[in-house]
Amino acid sequence: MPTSPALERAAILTAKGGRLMSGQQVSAELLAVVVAMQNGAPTVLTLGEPPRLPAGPLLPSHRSLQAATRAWVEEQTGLSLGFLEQLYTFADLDRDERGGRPISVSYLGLTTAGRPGIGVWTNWYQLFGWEDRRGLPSDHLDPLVPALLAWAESEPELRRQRRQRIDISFGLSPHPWRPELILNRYELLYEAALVPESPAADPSRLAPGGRMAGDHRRVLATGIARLRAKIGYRPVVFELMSSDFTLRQLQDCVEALSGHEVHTQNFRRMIEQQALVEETGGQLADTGGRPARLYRFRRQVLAERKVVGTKLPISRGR
Amino acid sequence: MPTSPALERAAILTAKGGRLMSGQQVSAELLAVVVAMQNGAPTVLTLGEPPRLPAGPLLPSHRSLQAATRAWVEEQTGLSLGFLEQLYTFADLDRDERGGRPISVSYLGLTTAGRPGIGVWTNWYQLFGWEDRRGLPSDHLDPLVPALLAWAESEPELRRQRRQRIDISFGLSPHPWRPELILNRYELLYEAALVPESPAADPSRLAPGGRMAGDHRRVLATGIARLRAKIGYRPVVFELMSSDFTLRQLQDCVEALSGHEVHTQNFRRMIEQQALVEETGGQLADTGGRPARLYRFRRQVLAERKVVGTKLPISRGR
DNA sequence: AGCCTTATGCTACATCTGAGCAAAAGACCC
DNA sequence: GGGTCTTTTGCTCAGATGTAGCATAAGGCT
Repeated sequence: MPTSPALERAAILTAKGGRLMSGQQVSAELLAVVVAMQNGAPTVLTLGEPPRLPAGPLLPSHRSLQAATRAWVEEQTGLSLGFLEQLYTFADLDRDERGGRPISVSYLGLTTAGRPGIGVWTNWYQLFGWEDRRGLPSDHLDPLVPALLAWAESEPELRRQRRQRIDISFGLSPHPWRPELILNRYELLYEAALVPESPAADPSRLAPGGRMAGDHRRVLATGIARLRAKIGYRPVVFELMSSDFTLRQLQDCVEALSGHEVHTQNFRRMIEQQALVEETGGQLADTGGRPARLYRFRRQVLAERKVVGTKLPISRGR
Repeated sequence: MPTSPALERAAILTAKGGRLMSGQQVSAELLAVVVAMQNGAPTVLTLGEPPRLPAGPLLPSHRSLQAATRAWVEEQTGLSLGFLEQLYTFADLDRDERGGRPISVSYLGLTTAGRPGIGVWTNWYQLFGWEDRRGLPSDHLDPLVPALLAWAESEPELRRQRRQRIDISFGLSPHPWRPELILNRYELLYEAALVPESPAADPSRLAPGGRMAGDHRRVLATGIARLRAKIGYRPVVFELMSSDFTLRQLQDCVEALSGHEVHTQNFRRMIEQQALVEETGGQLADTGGRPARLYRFRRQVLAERKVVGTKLPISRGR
């Protein structure tokens, strides 16, 4: 094992030559966060128990990382992914129990598909119980916050900094709750030993939500964070909707993903002025109230908005 | 080479078991986009000719990808990186001439350092000549646009779509020029064979800017795009400024990075109301006009704004 | 002193955003 | 059939934000 500085330097200098890479040979793996709506709930495709994200090796036949992910997700599960985007690459030394160092390139994929060939759709909020704030008052204080604050106070040196992170991430005092900070929240809970996968976890009081294999819950949090941020400025929600839908269904989807309610009238105004949808002419009657018009995503905007973006009002809660 | 579907499936099923990854063993490499300001120009650290980005192998002694990048950039060049963030992971089959498949994890690093131990600071705009719009009228049409439009027209099927991408990326007609779309612009130029590294490049008329080794120009474009987007909502400019500066110097830096001018008064208002800086009490007299007050970055905001963000008005040109 | 330059302060105006009121249109109940 | 419920849909309004221009301050220079 070349761990001495001298050897490390030698390897670097070799690298500088641009010819030979004398680095470690590692196995490259693809990790997929595949998201779909099932019965109005946002779900992620998982395998086994404890749940893990579907993963597969990079093979010589794969043209690219993206192609690799798409190919085997589709083959393995029979799902077709409408949207696929690289998330982050993980290769920390301690993330594998078996001593190897798999380098995992994670992807976020969206689909409208139903039953997968293998695996199950797992509700996000079974894994991140504190992330669903729908129906809660906007000044709702998460029960985890006291435990977090206690953790912050336990280290006088870091007190202010930790306090700051908690305030912002969990939307305390003047800060709003921001759905896309899910990864920050997870990391705080991890550091505060409030999730079971923390080294020093206290089983008596933990955040609501089941653990996953390895660091997969972190990877999933990364994916959810990206998706929550992205629905605000790219028309990706539609990758999760069936072809015809009412504006209420669309809104429900956005609310389910972001975990909080939005202002109905403003939501519709935004959708309309962005010209994201067009009427199909149909109506849906069983809404429990006035029948709703049916809409369809204007596929044409994909070409434009892939680059420039759109705005959905997912910011504040009611 | 296991290219048959059966073998591929076998490998996947093995992966599904969660035990053994029978994937390809690859070498993992780190690619660094190290940015600094030199004499008011935005520059990137490059080695050799044609220029390439500094790269180094992932070694067993490195705790994480980020640590690896930081460690060897600092050792190799003597530069200390104030900011370091993962960009993207590249592993396309055709990106290496030598047949191997290096998997390259790219990072964006910012520094205020001066002369590097090895390598040189290369001005961005020598590599992306069309990206500097300072001093040009806001309705300026890039001379590349006709060639791009011709390319768009050459394929009747794809005409509309290409036209759309060009319009948005290059800020034609109603669209504004958006600095952070540099990667989109580069990709269009690549597809239109207007950069020398394109397979079918026509040497007679090319976009202004030297080529780099391999796909490094694409990686650099990714880094610049990230940085240009990021200065708008995170206080990262200060990682490129020396400790004391005038507001004009700060504005010059932002303008150099984004490649276009901003409205001075609004810029200052934004800086002030965000409380990003504090006066040092000093003044700088050789401004050519009224002396300017000196400011210093309020380091405290880093703790807050790392999470929540700030706003700099880099949007429109004058 | 008068003119140059840059720095700095302030104001007008269009736009966006968040939030509420109210009418429309069906279901349901009596 | 009328009243009441629900959800859908249209509209208004105030505050925040973004864009752009005018005006003054404060130095150097001739």
